[in-house]
Amino acid sequence: MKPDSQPSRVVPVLVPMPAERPYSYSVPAGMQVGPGSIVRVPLGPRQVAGIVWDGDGGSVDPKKLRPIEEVFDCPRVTYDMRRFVDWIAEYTLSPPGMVARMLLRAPAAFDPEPWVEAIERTDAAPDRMTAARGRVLETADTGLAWTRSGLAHAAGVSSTVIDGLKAQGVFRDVMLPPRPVVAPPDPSYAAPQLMPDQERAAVTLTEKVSAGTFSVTLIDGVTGSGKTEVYFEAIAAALKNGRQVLILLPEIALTHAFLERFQDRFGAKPAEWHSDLPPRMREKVWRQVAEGQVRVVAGARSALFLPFRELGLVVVDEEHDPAYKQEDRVYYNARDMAVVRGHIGGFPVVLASATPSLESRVNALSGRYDRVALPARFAEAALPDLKAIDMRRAPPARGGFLSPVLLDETRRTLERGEQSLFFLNRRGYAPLTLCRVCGHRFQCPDCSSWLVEHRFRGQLVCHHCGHNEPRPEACPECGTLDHLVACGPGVERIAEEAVGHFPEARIIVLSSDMLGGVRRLRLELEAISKGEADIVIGTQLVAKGHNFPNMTLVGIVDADLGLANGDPRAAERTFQLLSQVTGRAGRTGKKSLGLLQTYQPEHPVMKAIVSGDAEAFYERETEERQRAGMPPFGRLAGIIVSAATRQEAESHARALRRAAPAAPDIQVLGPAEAPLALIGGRHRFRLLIHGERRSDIQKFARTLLAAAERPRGSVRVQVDIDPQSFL
DNA sequence: ATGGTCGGCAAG
DNA sequence: TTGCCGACCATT
Repeated sequence: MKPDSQPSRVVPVLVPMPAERPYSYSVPAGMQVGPGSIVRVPLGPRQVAGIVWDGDGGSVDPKKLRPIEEVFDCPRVTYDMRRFVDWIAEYTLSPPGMVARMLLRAPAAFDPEPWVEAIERTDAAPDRMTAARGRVLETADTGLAWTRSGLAHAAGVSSTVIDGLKAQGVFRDVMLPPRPVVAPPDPSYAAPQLMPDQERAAVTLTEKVSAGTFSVTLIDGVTGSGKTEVYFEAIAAALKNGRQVLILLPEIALTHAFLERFQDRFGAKPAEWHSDLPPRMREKVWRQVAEGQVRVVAGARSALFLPFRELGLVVVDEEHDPAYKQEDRVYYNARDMAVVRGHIGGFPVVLASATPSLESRVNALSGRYDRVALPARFAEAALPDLKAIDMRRAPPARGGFLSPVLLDETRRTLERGEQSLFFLNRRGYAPLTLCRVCGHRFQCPDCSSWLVEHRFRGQLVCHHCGHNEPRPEACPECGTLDHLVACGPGVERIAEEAVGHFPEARIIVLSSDMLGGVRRLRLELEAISKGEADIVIGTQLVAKGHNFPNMTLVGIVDADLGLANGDPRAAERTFQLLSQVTGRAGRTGKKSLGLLQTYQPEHPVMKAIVSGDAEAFYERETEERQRAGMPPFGRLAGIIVSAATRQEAESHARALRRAAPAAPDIQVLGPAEAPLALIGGRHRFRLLIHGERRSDIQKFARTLLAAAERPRGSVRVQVDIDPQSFL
């Protein structure tokens, strides 16, 4: 008899809470569990789903042991996936249970999907024919089995007609297996005509897929060079080899347009995975991925934690996108974790971007990654003509922000019946409000950054923490009425200015805080594509995914925005963002124009954008970073403790210093302080400890965490990801 | 007295 | 992370 079947076996179970190690549970006699089994266990007063982990049950007070309640009828979490969880926990200094939690996010999926009640035709004929019955029978013959209401609907009759026929034995009940969420993709559905460069790139990738070993390849090609078609070929190869495929996209790029494009190539859509997938669908997708029915998933970063059983390729599109960084609970960069997943699973990973991150480019140049470049000569005609507007020479009218040069071009574009885009990466009306009498500036009480006026909502809003208050009439400091002034532009204010210049034009403002949420946004985007707007004024979110076929002018309202915030990645980020936004124009081959309003036309970023010479920019930026020891070369890794308020952050800093007097500098960083952006985009107060090497930081972090009691509550401890040496 | 909110704590 | 408990405060 194997030890497995002894009556009171004890196994480790990873439960979804911040415990450092798996908990031990006893296995009731006769219960079949092994590493990877998903089980229901009692945890304190509640029942949770956990994963049976590797190793033995450890030593716990036998009196504490409680039995596993149930083993779900569900494929086991694979060995690779378990190693992946352990690896991420170790690397990010997160409790493994919290990593496991990311994988257990679809509770209802642990039970098999129920079969569907349906009816099918028998040989019997109805006693008498009616028009309605005729339609039902005719419709029914076009398929094998139907749901009662589905058939009624398709035949255009009430479901009582069906009931009548069923009573006569014309239909009988059957149970159908659950419907697949998507049809299987066909790798040879519509093999594309590739240009020679694309062909070469595609061959390189498909060879890597066929080799079936770990590799990382960066596909680097300007907007419109056909990267997507190329990696689709890699996907086709993986599918032919019987492997599943994951395409990671920044959430916002997961558009209808992308899914359609996939469908055009493979004859079916990929399964989608993102945060606002309806719960029902979430569960179906999770289950069908686990069972191998779903072959391709296009998903946001959390899709990395889907229980693939035969994953053979991960594609990370727009690999440079900062949205790949998860910044709560477990901090990770999905791009890097995708590489780790490939390493563990022994399969290729493809990183794609028109504007690669510096670290991926460095990894490619150093030979750690492979690189495939698409020079995209054939698409050059479609690239917009790009010019910088020197705002010192062509300043806007007093009180305005749009240069006459941009306004002129807009007028011309309107006259041609084409669309213009004004891009400004700032929500709201004005980023700062002050009192003209006493100079009072409106600040967030919680995080001391300026409050942004949202005129449409009549509020002052903190963009860091979400604090908001109604916009007062009088200054809270000196009490003077009607002397508050808005300083600087946001998209709402640009819209106001545009309306003043072009009262006849149809103007749409797009920003993430738009009333009506994602649905409304989707509708607006569609309306724009259909030509129902003349001028679009938008933030970040116009940069991604969507194609506006008639958009021939892109005006960057403030190209310098984001350059001066002290972030070591500022130039890189600005370059990436501006490339993407200007790439929105000219997708149709029509002559198009991109204008950058800037006060520093000599800045390397502006020069790179205008000349199209990305390589020179990257080279320069790389050298500069290396010289300064900035990421991805130097002092990047650190422990971060983030807190909601400054006081809180300060008190944690004191506690940590007390606990570990040998600690290197612990800085408290607020929203305004520069190096924050090293870690990510969403600013809260953080404590940062710099180090030269990740491993040192990690070792130090452990000592610190052991010495101090682990900060609780609103506080998180994490190590940022050193983008170079994580394997 | 009653009810609501909040901080601390334990969970196998 | 979640749920529970006891402490504390404010109101019925």
